[in-house]
Amino acid sequence: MSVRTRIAPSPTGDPHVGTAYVALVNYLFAKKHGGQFLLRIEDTDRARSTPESERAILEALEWLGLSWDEGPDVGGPHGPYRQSERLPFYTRYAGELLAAGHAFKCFCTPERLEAVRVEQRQASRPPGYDGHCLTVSPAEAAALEAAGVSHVVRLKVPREGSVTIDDMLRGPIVFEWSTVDMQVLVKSDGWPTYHLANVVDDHLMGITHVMRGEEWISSAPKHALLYEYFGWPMPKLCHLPLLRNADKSKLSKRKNPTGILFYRRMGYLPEALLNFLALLAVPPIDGEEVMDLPTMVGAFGVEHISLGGPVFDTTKLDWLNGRYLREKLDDAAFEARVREWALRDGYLERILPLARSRIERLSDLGQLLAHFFSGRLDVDPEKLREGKLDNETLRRAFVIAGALFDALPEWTVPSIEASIRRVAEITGAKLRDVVRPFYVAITGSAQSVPLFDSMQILGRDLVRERLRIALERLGGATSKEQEAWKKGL
RNA sequence: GGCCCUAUCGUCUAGUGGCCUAGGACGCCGCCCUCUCACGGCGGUAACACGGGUUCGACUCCCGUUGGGGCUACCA
Repeated sequence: MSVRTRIAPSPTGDPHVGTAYVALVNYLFAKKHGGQFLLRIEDTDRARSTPESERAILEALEWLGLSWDEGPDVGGPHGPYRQSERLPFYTRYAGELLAAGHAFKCFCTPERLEAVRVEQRQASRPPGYDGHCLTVSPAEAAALEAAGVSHVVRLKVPREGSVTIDDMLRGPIVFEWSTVDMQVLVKSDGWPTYHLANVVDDHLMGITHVMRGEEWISSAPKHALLYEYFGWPMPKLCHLPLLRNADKSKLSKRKNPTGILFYRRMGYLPEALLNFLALLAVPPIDGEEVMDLPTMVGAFGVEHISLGGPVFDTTKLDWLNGRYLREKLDDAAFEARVREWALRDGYLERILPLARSRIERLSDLGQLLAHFFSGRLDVDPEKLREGKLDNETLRRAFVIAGALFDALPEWTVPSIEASIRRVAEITGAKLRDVVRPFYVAITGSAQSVPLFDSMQILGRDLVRERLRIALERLGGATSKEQEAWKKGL
């Protein structure tokens, strides 16, 4: 049977470099063994999934050059490849589980579940569902449903004994069943959770090797149980170490730019970023760290992946990117790349209208638009303080704005404007006074092209990064301050 | 708190019992090249978390401690 791997991102935000890393490993493994690599969109969270995010994910992976053999855009023999289009499968298999007595309907309220959790925690017992609805008879269940009481479907988990998970990198991992929760498989809205959808789809799509982030280790027993209940062969499992912040915590956008597209906006070449990620899984041949995709496929081996979570430190990426720029491109190719970077998707057409009324000579454009062609800005803290806000209010404003921006479902000019107006409200300052330091932080100057449009065009990631730098220049904010300032947002 | 994963220079790593007085790369420092700056060349700085075992011999195997991380949702 041929090797089949997949990357299964959830379209709930900006495509993450961690996704790129996991995708790369899955890609390399599949290609190394002459198999297929698929892309599946896991959008069973109907509230948070967005089409924009899905589009961005495809664009980001395409940009990196990781092409998939089957996926929502290219189709394939095991489609559809978008979970929101596969509901009948999940309903059917959940029904099978229910009929066989491997799952049960649960009518508990969130309040009751929360109370159980609190109690378990206090008693130092493993948290999890207490089995309350296990004893509900079919007749009772039918009555409750008829009365319109909403329910979920939970997985029945043995209360005794243990299970051994075999990880390709870590060997056997033993779990006591008593520590495994009776997970929800079908939510009250009728949609499956990750656990059910993932197992059903991996089986139906013929996935042979599941390579995913380390964060999934603790749910592996539930998945193993599902495969057993269904009588399906279990794919090989391989849990990859998580990319980390400098402080070793799981890579997060609060501490680091994490968006793949941010790195494109910053002017990294896709092959350099890919190469940088590959260094975590492919040993350099004869000490040469610059590798193209085919070379990576040849040299790749899961046994080369170090289990210690690597810090995503882009210093080396800078060096690698420099080498690609000066060694791998001739003058014509370099020029083409610059053009592509600077002018893609009608970039000029979007920014020129902002500048037109503000210039007298075309040569004024250079200064006025420089920040659209820059990455991080070296802002002068004195310029940030020139307005009417004191240092504390400034820092508060940046922190609050950052939190509001992160919470926006859509990155549009009106939503950005609303956020900034909100900051003015909260800090009790005039909008014009609040806006000024943002001009400095984002565009580098208090006299510039319109702020909200600039932010929208630059993208959320780069805006977050420039705000982060500005905040740092003002002395930063302790986590306590941040917590206090964000309270009640 | 509970369960699980993990531990070599600041960072990414090589190392699978003797080849290790631990190798490479990035960063940093110094020197050279040079109209500046880069690039490039040369050199330097710097690590096996700790404690027990196993063994003739442990960076490598086992146990413990400590540190780090993940999970602990009707999110994935």
